[in-house]
Amino acid sequence: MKKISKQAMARLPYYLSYLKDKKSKGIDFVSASSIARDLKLNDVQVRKDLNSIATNHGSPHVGHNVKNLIKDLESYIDVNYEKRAVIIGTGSLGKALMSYDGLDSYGLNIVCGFDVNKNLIGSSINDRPIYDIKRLKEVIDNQNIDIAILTLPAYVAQDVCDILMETKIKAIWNYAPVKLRVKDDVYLHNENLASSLTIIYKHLKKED
Amino acid sequence: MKKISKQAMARLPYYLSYLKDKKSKGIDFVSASSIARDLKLNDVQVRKDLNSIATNHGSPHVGHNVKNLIKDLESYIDVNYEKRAVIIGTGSLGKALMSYDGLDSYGLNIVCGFDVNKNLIGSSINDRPIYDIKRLKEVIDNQNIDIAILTLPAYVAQDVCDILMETKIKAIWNYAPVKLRVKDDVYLHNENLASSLTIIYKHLKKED
DNA sequence: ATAATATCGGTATTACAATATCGAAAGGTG
DNA sequence: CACCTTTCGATATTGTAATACCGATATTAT
Repeated sequence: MKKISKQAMARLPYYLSYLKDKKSKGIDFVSASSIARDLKLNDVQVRKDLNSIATNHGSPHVGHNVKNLIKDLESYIDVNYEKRAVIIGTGSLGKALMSYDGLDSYGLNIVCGFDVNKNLIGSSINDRPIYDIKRLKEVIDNQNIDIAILTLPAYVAQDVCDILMETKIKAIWNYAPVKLRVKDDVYLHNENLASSLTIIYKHLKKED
Repeated sequence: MKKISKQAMARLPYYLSYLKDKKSKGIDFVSASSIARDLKLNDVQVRKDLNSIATNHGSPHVGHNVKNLIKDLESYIDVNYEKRAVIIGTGSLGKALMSYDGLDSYGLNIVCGFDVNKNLIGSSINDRPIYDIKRLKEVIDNQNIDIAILTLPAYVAQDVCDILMETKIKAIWNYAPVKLRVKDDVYLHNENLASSLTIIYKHLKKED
C-alpha cells in the first residue's frame, strides 16, 4: 500500500460513502471522472487517490469496479477491525460524543467515559459507564484501549495528557483548544470546532 | 484587515485560547517566538498570522500586548456578534450538537432543531425546540437564521440542501459525508468526523 | 557606554498538494 | 472497419502554505 497525504486520507470516507450509495443503486462500475464530477474534485486527484489504495486498475471507458473499490477502501481504512476508545471529560461535548453512534460503522467502539465530577461517576450515557478519572490507567491498560478522546477544559488537558503518557494508549483525539505534548509513539490528532466556525464566520461577514 | 488562508484561520482559536490563559495568569506581554514554542508552530508562521490580524505591531524583546491581541482576535473572528444557527436532523449527532454549549463563547446561538420524525417534533433538547422540517423556510426566513448545521443521513442531504437554497440562509456546516451543490452566495463548509478517524487509524496500524 | 541577546518584520526558498497536459487503450458509432 | 469519445495512468507544471534566512531594533548585562 502506498503512502498518501493527510488530505487524501480525509477524502477516503467521501469516496466510500459515495460508492456505497452507487452500489445500493445497483451500479457496478464508476469512472474516476464521474466521481470527480459528483464530489466536485479534480479527476486527476481522484485517480491518484484511487490508485494509491486500489488493488485493481480501472479500465478505459469502463471505470472501476464498485464492489472491489469499496472492499479496498474498507481494508485500507481498516473499518472491520474494532478500535477501542474512551471519552475523557463528560461535559456537554463529551456527553454529546458518547451519545453519538455514527462512527460504529468505522469500527470505533467507545467503551466508557471518565470524569472528576462525583455526581456523574457511576452513571452512564448511551449504555456506556462513566468512571472516576483516577481509574484511567487501570481501565486503559486492562481493557486494551487504543484511542483517548479528550473533551475537557483547556486548562486540565495537559495534566490528563501526562497521565495518559503512562498508559498503553496509542492515539489521542484532542478536542481541547490546546496543543499537547505527547511521547513520540503516541499519535495526536487535534480537532477544533471553533476552527471551523472561524472560517464560516469570515464568509458570513463578506456578504454583510 | 488582510486576507489570510483557511489554515491560518483555523489556528486563530488556538491563539485566542492560549492568550486568554496567559491573561488569566496575569501575563501582559507575549512574544511570537514563545507562542510558537508552546503551540508547536513555526515562529515565522505565528508572526505572519498575528501581523495579519493585529492592529499593533509587537516590539523586539517585549513581544505583543496580550490584551490587545485578544481584542484583535475576537474582533477578527467576530465572536461578539450573535450568529443564529439551526440543526437539521436530530439523530444522534444532531442531538449531540444541540446539547453542546461550548460554542456559545464564539457567539453561536443554536436556535432550534428540525426533523421529520413525528415523535421528536414538538419535543426539545437543551431548551431548544424541535420543529417539523416542513417549517424550514418559514423559520429560517422569519428568525434571521444565518447558519444551517446539517446532521442528517447522506441520502437526504442534497434534498434538504435544495430546500435551503430557497431560503435566506448564508452558510451551511455540513456533517453528512457528501459534497453538496449550493448557490454561489451560500458558503459551504464540510466537516467529517470519519476523515479524522481515518487519519488516526492509519497511525494505529503503523505500530501494530 | 558598549556588547550580547532576544525578538521583530520582510524577503527568499523549500516542500507539498492540486491541477494541466499527454499518449495509450477500450468501447461505441457511422 | 475506420473514427470518435471516454477514460486511463504517467509526467510535467502550477499554486499555495510552511519555513529558513537576514538585517533592524529594543532591552538587559557588563
